Amino acid sequence: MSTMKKSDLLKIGELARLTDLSNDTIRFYESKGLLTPSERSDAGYRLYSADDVEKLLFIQRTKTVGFTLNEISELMELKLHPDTHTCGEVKKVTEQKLQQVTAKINELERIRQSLLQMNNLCDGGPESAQHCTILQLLDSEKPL
Amino acid sequence: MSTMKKSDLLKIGELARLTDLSNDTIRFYESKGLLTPSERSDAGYRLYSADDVEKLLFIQRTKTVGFTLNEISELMELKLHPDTHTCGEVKKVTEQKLQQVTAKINELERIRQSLLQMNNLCDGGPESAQHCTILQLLDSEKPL
DNA sequence: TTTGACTCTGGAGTTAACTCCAGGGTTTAT
DNA sequence: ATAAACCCTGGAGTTAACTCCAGAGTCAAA
Repeated sequence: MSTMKKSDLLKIGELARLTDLSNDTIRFYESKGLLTPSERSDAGYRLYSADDVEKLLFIQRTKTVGFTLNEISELMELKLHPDTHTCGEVKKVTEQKLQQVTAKINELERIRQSLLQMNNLCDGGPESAQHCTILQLLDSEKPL
Repeated sequence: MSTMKKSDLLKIGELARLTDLSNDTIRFYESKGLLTPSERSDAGYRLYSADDVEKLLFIQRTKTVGFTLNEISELMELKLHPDTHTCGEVKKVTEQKLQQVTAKINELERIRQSLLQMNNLCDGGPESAQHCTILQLLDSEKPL
C-alpha cells in the first residue's frame, strides 16, 4: 500500500521479539487468517511491514480485553472496511463480550462465596479429616 | 461393603437419568478413576450401589464449587481415608482453589471495566464505523 | 567455507472434559 | 422369535490457542 523500503520490513523473528510472541504464534495467527505478511523474500521468508506490525499490536491489545481470536477476526474485518460497517455492529460485538464476561464473573463469584464459607467453617488444623466440615459440606444435599 | 440386594443396584442408564449425566460421562469418570462401579453383571454391565450413587453426587457437587476432575480425585482420596489425613490437607486444596478463583475474577473484572468504558464511549449508532471510538481505542497505545 | 543462527512447511501433541461412533452382545416386551 | 432398547469396548473427534518437531533451505560472519 504505502511506499516501504525492504529495509523497513521485519523478518518473523524480529517481529516476534518486538511483540514478545513466538515465531510459532505469529505463524499460527496467520494460519487463522489474522495476519498475513505483506511480502515474502525471494527465499520465501515472511516480511512484515509497519502496517503489519500495527495489526499484530491490535490483535494483542484486543486479546487483553478478553476477545477470542475468532472475535478478533471479526473486529479486524469491521476495522478493515469501516465505511461498509456501522458503529452499531462494532458495539454489538463488545456488548456481547461484556455479557459473557459478566456472566462468567457471576458464576465465579458464586463459587468464591462457596469456597469462602467452606474455608471459614474449617480451621484446617492437623487433626484427622474424619470430621472435616469441608468434606461434610460436600457430602450434604446442598453444599451451599 | 453394606448388604445390598441386586435389585438395589443401578445400571448405567438408570444412574445417568438419576444424576442427569450421560452414560458416556459416567464411563469417562470411571476412566479417570473417579467412580468404579462396585459390581458387574454376568454380561459385564456396570452395576452401581447406593454408595456409588453417593460418590457420583459428591463429584457433581464438588464440580459445582469449581473443582476440576483431578482435584476431585484428590478430595475423594482424602475423603476415602480420613483417618490418615488432616483437615489441613483438605483446607489446603480449597484455599488453593479460592486463590485461583479470586485471581480469575480479578482478571475478568479488569476486562469488564475495559469493555464497560468502550461501550460507554461508543453510542453504537447506525453511522459508519469510520470513526468508531471502540476501534480507535483498540488502535491506541494503551487501550485501557 | 563452514559454522551458527535463522527461516520454511507440514503435521503432531497439549489440556480439560467430555461426546460420538462402530460393531458387537443382552434384555425386555410383544 | 423378533424387535426395541439397552449395554459393552476401543478409539476418534471436539475446542482454543498454542507449542514442538523434523527435515530442509538460507543468510551472515569469521
